[in-house]
Amino acid sequence: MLSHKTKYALKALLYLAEQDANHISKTIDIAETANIPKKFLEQILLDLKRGHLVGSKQGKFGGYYLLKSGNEITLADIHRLFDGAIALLPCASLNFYERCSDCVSEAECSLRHGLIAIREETLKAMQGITIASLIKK
Amino acid sequence: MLSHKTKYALKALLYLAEQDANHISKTIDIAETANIPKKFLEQILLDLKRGHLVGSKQGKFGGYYLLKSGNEITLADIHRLFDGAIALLPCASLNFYERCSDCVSEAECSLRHGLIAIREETLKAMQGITIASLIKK
DNA sequence: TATAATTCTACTAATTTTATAGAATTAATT
DNA sequence: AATTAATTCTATAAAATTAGTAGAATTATA
Repeated sequence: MLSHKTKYALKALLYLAEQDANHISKTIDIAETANIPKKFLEQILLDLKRGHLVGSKQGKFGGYYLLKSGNEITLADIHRLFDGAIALLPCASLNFYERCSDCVSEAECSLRHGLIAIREETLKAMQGITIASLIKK
Repeated sequence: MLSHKTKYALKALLYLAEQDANHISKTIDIAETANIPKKFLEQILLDLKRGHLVGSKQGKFGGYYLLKSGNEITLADIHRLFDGAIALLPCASLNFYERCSDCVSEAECSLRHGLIAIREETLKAMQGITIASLIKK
């Protein structure tokens, strides 16, 4: 499941992608049209900024805008930025690898092998979904 | 990500599937070989029982055994039993459908359509992984 | 200088997850 | 009948994560 944070991030990115080029969107406008608590959205937009997906302009008439084009931003990127690993267990993850504390022998763990296969499938699927692909539907 | 509960459930099922037919396994034996907190495992086995995946025998020399064969138990089944929906949002779920509280128009939600596609992919993958398929690796 | 936006840090509240405790029940053996 | 050893049940507690809020500081425009 996606956290609310990830869902809100996706909705915010979709909002930004739907604006005219060079348009700068205010947090309050995104919050109101996408139905996201404003203060919560502020944090999310900051995270997106730290992730180099959006840029911002401060001060009066400031706001946020996309740094990348919609087809360069995949569901996998956003998931990793907010919810972390795509894999079902850390031991099967590419970017968030961690050994299980209860693991007896990772090499022989039959569960892990299956979960690596799953991760490969879902990663491929999630990389196929972009902000742009979601809009043109 | 799978919760510990789901991971433990899978490990317990793998343990049971590796036993001889008609063998009855004690909780303590599963807990020790699979490195699962015993009291936690008790609850998990009860849940598996309520899900009709395992049977139990009470009293001395009692314990647990599989009710279904290993290739009838899929990763999708266990995920749904313990972690719920396969889909990334409730509004894209088959078995755990729920409308998003922040949803403006579900029919026009571009996010939802993409997540339904993802769910179809991951569900297919997760149904391909069975307890039996994990063992014969 | 006034205004209106982002930025930053800290905190709080709610929820979910991960267990743990202990008594009750059941059944086989002695 | 008593003992032993297992599951079953209900309740609770501790820890971690998620979701959301508050308010002051900063920045830039007019």
